[in-house]
This record gives sequence, C-alpha cells and structure tokens, in this order.
Amino acid sequence: MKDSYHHGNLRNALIEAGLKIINESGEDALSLRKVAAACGVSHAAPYAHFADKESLIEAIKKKVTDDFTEELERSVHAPGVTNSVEAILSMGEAYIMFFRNKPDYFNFLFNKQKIQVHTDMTKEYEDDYPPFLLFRNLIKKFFEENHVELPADQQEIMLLKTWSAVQGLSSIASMEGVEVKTPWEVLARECIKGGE
Amino acid sequence: MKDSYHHGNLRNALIEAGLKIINESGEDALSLRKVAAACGVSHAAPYAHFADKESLIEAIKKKVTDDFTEELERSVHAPGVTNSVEAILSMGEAYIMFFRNKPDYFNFLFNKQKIQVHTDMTKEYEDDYPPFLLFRNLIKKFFEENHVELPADQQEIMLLKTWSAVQGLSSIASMEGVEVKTPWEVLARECIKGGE
DNA sequence: TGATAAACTTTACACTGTCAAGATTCATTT
DNA sequence: AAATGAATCTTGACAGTGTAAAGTTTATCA
Repeated sequence: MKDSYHHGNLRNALIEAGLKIINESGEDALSLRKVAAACGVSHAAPYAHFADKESLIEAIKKKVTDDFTEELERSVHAPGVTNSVEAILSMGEAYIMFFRNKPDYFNFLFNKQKIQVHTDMTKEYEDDYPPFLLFRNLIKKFFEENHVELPADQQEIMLLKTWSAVQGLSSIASMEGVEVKTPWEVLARECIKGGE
Repeated sequence: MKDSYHHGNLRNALIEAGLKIINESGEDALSLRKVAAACGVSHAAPYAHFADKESLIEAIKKKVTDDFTEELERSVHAPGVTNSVEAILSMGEAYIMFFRNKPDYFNFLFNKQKIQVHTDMTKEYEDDYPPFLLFRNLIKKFFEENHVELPADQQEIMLLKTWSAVQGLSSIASMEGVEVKTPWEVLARECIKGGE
C-alpha cells in the first residue's frame, strides 16, 4: 500500500486508521502522529489532506454518520415493516441499538458537532442532519397515510416528541453503569410509542 | 488569597479556575498548567490535590452536577406545583432548560462519566446518579398518589419513558444548529406528557 | 521536455501531562 | 518550646503533542 513516495490513497487511509484507533483506544488516544505512523508516513504528512486535527476528526465523524444513516435506512426495509408506524418504531429501535452497541459513538458524534435541523415540515431541507431527515420524512409519511391534518406547531411537537424519545434512550443506552431489566429493543419501542 | 508558600484553599481554587476556563473557552482549552497559573501556583502544584488531569475534571464535573441537582430540587418547590404530575413536568422542564442555557454542559457531564442507575423501584439506591434519583422518586410518588399498581417491568418502562424524553430533549436542546418555533419550555412539557 | 502543482519529509518550536527531587510550611507529639 | 514527619508547593526534566516553514520527491500537463 506504500510502495512509493506518494501513498496514493492517504486521505482515506488516515480516516480509516483514525477510526481504528478510536474504536480500539478511544478518542483521547487519537493523535495525528499516531495516525500518520499507522499509515507509514511522516508526522506532518496529514497536513497535505487536512487543515488540522479537528478536520480529520470531522472527516471520521462524517464516515461514522454515513454508516449510521445507512443502518437506519436499512431498518425500514426490514421484514414486518408494512406501514409508517412500524417504520418509525423499527428505525427508532435501530437508532437506539446503534448506540447501545457502540456506546462511545454517542458522544463522539454529537459532541461539538453543529447539527443542522429544521422542524418545519412544509418545506424540504436537503442539508439537514441525515438521521433526523429520515425521521422527519417518516413522520410526514405517517401524517399522509393517516390523513392527519395538524397545525404546524402540533406537527413540530410530534416530530420532536419522537426524536427526543429516541435521542434520549440512545443517550441513556450509551451510559456506563445503567442496567435495565427490559431488553433495550423493547424499551426502544415502548419509549417511542405515544407520540403517534 | 496567596500570601504564603501554602495557598490555603488550592483544591477548591483549582476547581473554580478550571470551571471558569471551561465556561469561557471550552473543555479543550483546559490545561493543568493554565489552571495552576490562574491560581498563581507552579505547574506541578495540582498534583498535591489531584492524581492527574482526569481527576481534576471529575471534581469539576461533580461540582457542576451538584449545581444541576440543586436546580432540579428547587424546581419542584416552584409555585403551582401541587401534585406529582406537575412536579415531574416542572423538574423535566428545569432539566431541559439547564442544558439549553449551558449547551456545552451536556457533553461535558455525560461524556466518559460512569453514571450509576437502578431502575428497580422497590429498593433504595442512595449512590445512584442524583438527578436520576430525583426523577425516580417523583415517579414513585406519582404511583403512590394515584394508587397505581403496575408490574415491575411496566414501572421500569414508565420511568425510562419519562427520563428518555427529558434526556433526549436536553441532548437536542444542546445542539448547535437546531432551531424550533415552539418555546423550549413548552416543548419540554409536551415531550414529557404521555408517560404518566 | 520542462514547468507547475501536489504529496510528502525534515526540522523546529511551543505547549502539554507527568514524574522525581528538593524546598517550605504545617501539625502533632514529646 | 523543639523536633519530627507529613502535607504542600517549586524546580527541572522528559516524552508526546499540534503545527508551521522549508526543502524534496513525484505526478500532471502544456
């Protein structure tokens, strides 16, 4: 992979190596020099691809967010998901289980991350935070399927009711020291219920 | 405050100075040497009071958590809080507004913090995470006031339903780039409703 | 082929956490 | 009151860090 002066794919290699370090030793253990060394490259080489350490971390966050988003998308195509209510429950469960399985990702993803979100359901906002966009579209679909006509502020409340339940249980599920009797999959669905 | 070789109250001064730096410049800007300098003390002096940087940060976290807990306790004594439902709503609102007013505290408090929590309502767990304890006791009070007799797993679900709504809206309220039309105080109450 | 840009290395510097050894003060006992 | 040991603080050192500057190698393209 490193047979010449030029690495060839250093940018991606740095992201990959960085993610590996974070997975194995936590975000604190991430240093530009270690990442560079892991790619067999000098300690200043990353600066050809990233302005600073923060930029590399942001790129890693983007990759994790992409994986996360893909997992959410897959969840609505699971067997048994035939209507929008089940889709919301299935995606909410996937959301929560993602962070239950990778507890450190919760803070890693949401810390210092500017997350653009619009709760207005009448327009399209392509640049909004993708996981949120998926939820927003599902709620919208739910309204359409069930011919629900609510005033804008009630729609906003319903949207945030669902998202906060999911976000909150994810936060709790990612905490060390929290032991619950009920399986997280069941808790997920129970906590989301009531909004719709 | 520093008129002799011995500082006299260095431990608290370090915590205070550290918190000030975090409030003004963020957690990343916190360094032991800066904290020491702010207290007019040599760079290695903190090691007489804290094992390492992490220990100081933990002490700062404890202080912020104590303030947070006090604010929650105050909220249930607000005028208009006459029953347990209103108490839950009032405390939930206070919880969320705390993080809305100090967005950076959300990640600061919950990141890498081992938070002990028991959802079993039949026993007392004094060492549990204090803000959670307050919630648990309010839910318990609600059951007693309304003579609700639910099986243990249903009680657990109700508890986590409430806490996840509060925790989730706090997480969302602490995000940069999230703009909502409804006031957060209203959202708070709306999101908590439905559990009880 | 030659010029220009991109990718990478080397060197350097300031800042960081932490350790070890020493200096000063406090507290307690005698 | 004097002495002794513990607590507190200083000084000096070291390895690891992010990052800037200047130089070297390779790729690209006219």
